[in-house]
Amino acid sequence: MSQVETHIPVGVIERLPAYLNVLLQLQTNGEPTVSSARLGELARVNPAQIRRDLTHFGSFGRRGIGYDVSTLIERIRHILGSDHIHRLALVGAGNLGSAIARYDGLSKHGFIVSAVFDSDPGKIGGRIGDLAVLDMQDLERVIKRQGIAIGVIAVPPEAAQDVADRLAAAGVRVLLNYTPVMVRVPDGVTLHNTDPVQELLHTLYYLSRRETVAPEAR
Amino acid sequence: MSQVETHIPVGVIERLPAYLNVLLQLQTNGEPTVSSARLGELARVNPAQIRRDLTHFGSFGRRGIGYDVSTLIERIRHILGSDHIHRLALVGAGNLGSAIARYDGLSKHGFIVSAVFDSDPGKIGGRIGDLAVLDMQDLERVIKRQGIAIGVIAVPPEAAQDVADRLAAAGVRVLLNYTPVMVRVPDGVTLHNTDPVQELLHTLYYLSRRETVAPEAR
DNA sequence: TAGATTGTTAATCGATTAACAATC
DNA sequence: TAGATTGTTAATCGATTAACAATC
Repeated sequence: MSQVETHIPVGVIERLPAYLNVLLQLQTNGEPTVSSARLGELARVNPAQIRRDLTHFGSFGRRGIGYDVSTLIERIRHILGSDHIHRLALVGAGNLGSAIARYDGLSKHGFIVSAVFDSDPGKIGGRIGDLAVLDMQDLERVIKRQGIAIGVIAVPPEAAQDVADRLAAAGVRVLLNYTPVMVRVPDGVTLHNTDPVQELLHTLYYLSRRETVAPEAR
Repeated sequence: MSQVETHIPVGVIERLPAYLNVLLQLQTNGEPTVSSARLGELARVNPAQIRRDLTHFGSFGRRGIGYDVSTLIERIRHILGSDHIHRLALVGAGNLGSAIARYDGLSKHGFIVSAVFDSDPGKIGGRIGDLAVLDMQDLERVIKRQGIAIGVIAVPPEAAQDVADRLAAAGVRVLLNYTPVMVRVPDGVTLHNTDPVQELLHTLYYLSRRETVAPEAR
């Protein structure tokens, strides 16, 4: 019965943001409740799996009725930790960095780009939106002062490992790496790699094989 | 024995680009061969799994020796289909679109951004790198004429489904969706979603839980 | 030959799904 | 009460890993 477990499968955690995403849409549409069947249809996940996933954290539904949309949103936000604000440090003020800094989807989930760094003197002192681009030299100081726990690496590949090292040393606990480099991080730091090209490559496989139906992404 | 199978697990396909990535680094370093043990260390994958993965496509190694780096690169490229050139259509010439269009990691794997579209009259006719930004109205015509099979959606969320529909109708077979919207695509079209915020959200989970070691991403 | 390392089988492990009693 | 839908068990399915004979 609804006891919170210690170890939760990674797959479960990866699906929660997808559920949240769909739930937020339902909330916008003014739907008060949702069944696992409907939620599964929208998120393209088996309904049984949704129910199973949720039981890892408790029991949030009502038999015969379904799930209260707002309550489930709150619960998932609480589980993920997106029920409070998180400051982000963005390293690299190039095209990608700018795109991330300006992306307004972040604020909806409590993410605030709190500092942007670059090592290019031509960029330092400039602005991205209403943030000043700071000198890489100040990285450790600013991150510690602001208590930033999340770092985004959007620099050229050759600088990636060094940036990762410095972010981790400065106390950042979660790293999002947008370079193709397999950076090493110390224990206790969570690394997530997002290389658009690697994603293109694996998708490419299905291009030459007509029979295969698209395996759906998270 | 080394017979090519019909169905290959998705996980296998997702790991191939990671192997390729490491192999290319090894090649740059001038290493002629690599063992599954070393490859596994670099790609953070169990060596047995690498060998198992590869047997889905044949047997490419030499017992006692390991894998010839160049040969394995060729093989994986052939499997993925990245041994020839692929033209990309990029829809959305905003920050993200610009970042993708200018990303030089694409060409290394044979990807060429062949056309950029936007619906904003202020952007149409402008340039991103050496590409002219085209009017969305010309999307179908240009894609058909150029035989483009891959589309990248980098538009505001509200336009995502419409863009996906039009790309698919124009004959695009692989879609990379950078919006948080769960777009629907017809059978035979492979969809890959990459929402940076969803990735941040799931990574966030590990931020509040000190014990957990980072589960490695592809 | 001895040492290394693959290809492949078999064992393990974990995740997904179907089924259904509980209950709204 | 009848219908709907959850929470949860048990069955299935598939993926990972260990082990080892084959072989370079």
